[in-house]
Amino acid sequence: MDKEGKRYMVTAALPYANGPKHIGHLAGAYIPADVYVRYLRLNNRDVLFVSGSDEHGTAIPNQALKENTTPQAIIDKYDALLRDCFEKLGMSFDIYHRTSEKIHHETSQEFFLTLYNKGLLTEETSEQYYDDEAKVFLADRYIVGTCPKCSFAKAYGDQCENCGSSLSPRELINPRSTLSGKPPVLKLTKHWYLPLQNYEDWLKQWILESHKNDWRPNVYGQCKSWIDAGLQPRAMTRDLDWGIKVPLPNAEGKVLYVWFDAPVGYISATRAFFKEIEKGSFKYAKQNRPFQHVNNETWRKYWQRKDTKLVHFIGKDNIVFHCIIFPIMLHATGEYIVPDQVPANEFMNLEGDKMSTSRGWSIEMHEYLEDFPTKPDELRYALLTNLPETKDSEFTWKDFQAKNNNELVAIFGNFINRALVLTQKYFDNRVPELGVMNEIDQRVVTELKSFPSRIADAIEGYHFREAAAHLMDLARLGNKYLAETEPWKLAKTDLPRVGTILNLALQVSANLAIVCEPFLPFTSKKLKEMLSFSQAMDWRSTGEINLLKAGHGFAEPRLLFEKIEDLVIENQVYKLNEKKRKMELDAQPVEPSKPEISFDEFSKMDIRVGKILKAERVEKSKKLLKFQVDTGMDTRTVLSGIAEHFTPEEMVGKQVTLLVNLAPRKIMGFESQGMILTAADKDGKLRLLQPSDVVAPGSKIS
RNA sequence: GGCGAGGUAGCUCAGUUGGUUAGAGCAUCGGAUUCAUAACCCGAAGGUCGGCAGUUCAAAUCUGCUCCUCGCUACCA
Repeated sequence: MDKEGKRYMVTAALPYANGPKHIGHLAGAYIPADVYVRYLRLNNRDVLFVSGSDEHGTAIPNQALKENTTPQAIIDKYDALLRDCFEKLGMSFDIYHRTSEKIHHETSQEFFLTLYNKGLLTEETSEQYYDDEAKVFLADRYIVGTCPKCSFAKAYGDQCENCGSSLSPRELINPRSTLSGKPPVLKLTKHWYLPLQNYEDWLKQWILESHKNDWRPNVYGQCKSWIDAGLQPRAMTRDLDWGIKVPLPNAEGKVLYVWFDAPVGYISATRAFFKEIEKGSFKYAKQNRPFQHVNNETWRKYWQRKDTKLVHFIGKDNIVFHCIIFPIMLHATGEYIVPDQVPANEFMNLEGDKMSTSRGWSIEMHEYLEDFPTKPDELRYALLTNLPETKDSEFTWKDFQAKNNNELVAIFGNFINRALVLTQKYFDNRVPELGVMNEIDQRVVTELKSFPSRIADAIEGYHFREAAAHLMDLARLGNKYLAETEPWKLAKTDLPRVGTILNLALQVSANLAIVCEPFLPFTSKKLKEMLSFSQAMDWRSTGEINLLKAGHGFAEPRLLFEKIEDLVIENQVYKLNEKKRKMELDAQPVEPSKPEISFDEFSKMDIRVGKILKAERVEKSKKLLKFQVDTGMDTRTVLSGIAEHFTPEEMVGKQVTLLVNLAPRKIMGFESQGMILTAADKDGKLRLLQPSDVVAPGSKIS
């Protein structure tokens, strides 16, 4: 059950440093985490907020190859980019660390050894491909060969990019190492496994029973699905030269699995934080609040004391690691606490389609910041009010504009501006005296009082969207109050009454300045400056009407937000579409041709035109269609994985190109006697190859 | 196909343990107002809560079946 923690350990997913991260990542983990933490700090709770760049794993060397540079250069580049974006967006990490740091290597190795020394890891030896020349074991991605399914010559060991099949390296025909170009040899290799299945009972108790009611349905459901399916041993090491060395003898060339070391990164970051605090030298840490009596054991309080509440903010793609694997690792040591909450968000779509950096359909954090350098809060707000908390949500530029113009500008900014301009006009920028309050005033005071706890309840229940909505309602309350009392009308006749009204309006403004801090930290700062807030106000001072003393003077009013014009939005939509178009053209260069073959080899293939007589879906298959094809010679059954591109109805009667002498193969219970040829376009869509005019079935192609 | 999550107003989304006329914001329409970035404020209209059946005095909420979307997974000759 959710507990009121004595201290809070809050983590936001470590972003993988192989590229930029988009606003979907922000919405998924970072923004809610930051709101939560800022709120806790305002309440003077003992909270630590960590994240950092995840810099290991095969994808880093891969990206290095792609960019024609070194893995180190890749992580330096993207760490710097991510770090900078988070800073500019106001992510108030106590520390944003890096998993390439020494202390992380040590922590991960210690963690591994703890499990190892307790005999909790099993060793298993299996055959893996090895490059004799480069003297390394090859990750799946580093092996290319001919796809056993579509005969594509440059299929990778994990996947064929031509037909999309997921493969294992052993299935490849004529496998070659991408490092040396030589065929790899099979070699025995040993790895250490964490037997997840041993913890099933514990998981059932911990998640399925004790978190049945307080974890989100999506999180709980995913976990249940994994647990019910039965857990298996999972290798915690890899043969790779990029990563954290396995701290055992005879483990050369072996590193910790990136999903082993990444979550441990939260712990390393915590250690690094207190180390820097202790030394007083800050490389990654920021001192957001004072810490006393720090020593090299302090971090343990945040990870090993039962009265610490551990909360992981992540996207739904990370659920299994944060709810199953990492907790098992923590639990198995017998030393660590496990998460109390994992408020995973779903995905945020963009303008009707799934966000994807690789497909170019995304708004990367740095792209937004380049175009809107003065508007971090505007993005925070637009994302906050549309977080995918219970289901996938959607970001559109039009909605972003509406949230900005109709809410931040028209309600929040406008109310502040009204209160300040009126005060400027009638009271020379000084807070007027609060006189006798009437019924309307009393009602506003009562309402105002209710807001902080409403917002707090929403935040503590991880309903950040609702919390943001309450915030805006507080500004609405202010607008409504001014509309009801109409101080501009009373100015000529009853200035003291105007003073009372504006005093209250200013108190509401001051409350907004504090209460909006978790959501809109830059706005909060600006507003506090405008109101000349001297002392630091915390959450407990909110809900009151004594935040500003009568006579307190403040600066010239400025506008908090500005409208965003249609043209700006149209440009963004245009830019987005252009980026996608460009990516599609760039991303998929035409495949280089396969090795030369002789005429004889070619003539072995018997390719003919056939006519589809019957077409139907294959039961229980999403991709397969089953055809009866007239080949001129006979009528035969052919199966083809094209159901996502063609309907059976439209296929009937069509002429198709058919490889007729391909060895028959049984698929989903039917024997397929041939292969229908298609052309895969850049967008992945398949097209049929057809003669330009109708020809007799069985016509040979040569 | 298996598993998981969703399908609630034109749009984006809330709806706690089943309980009076199903909510919010935006968009639309009408009114009021001019202190304010033509903003604010008030009001109206708008939904047979994906469909069917069942449990119940009572179902958006529970059960079964079914359709659709998304994610993981299998199938891709």
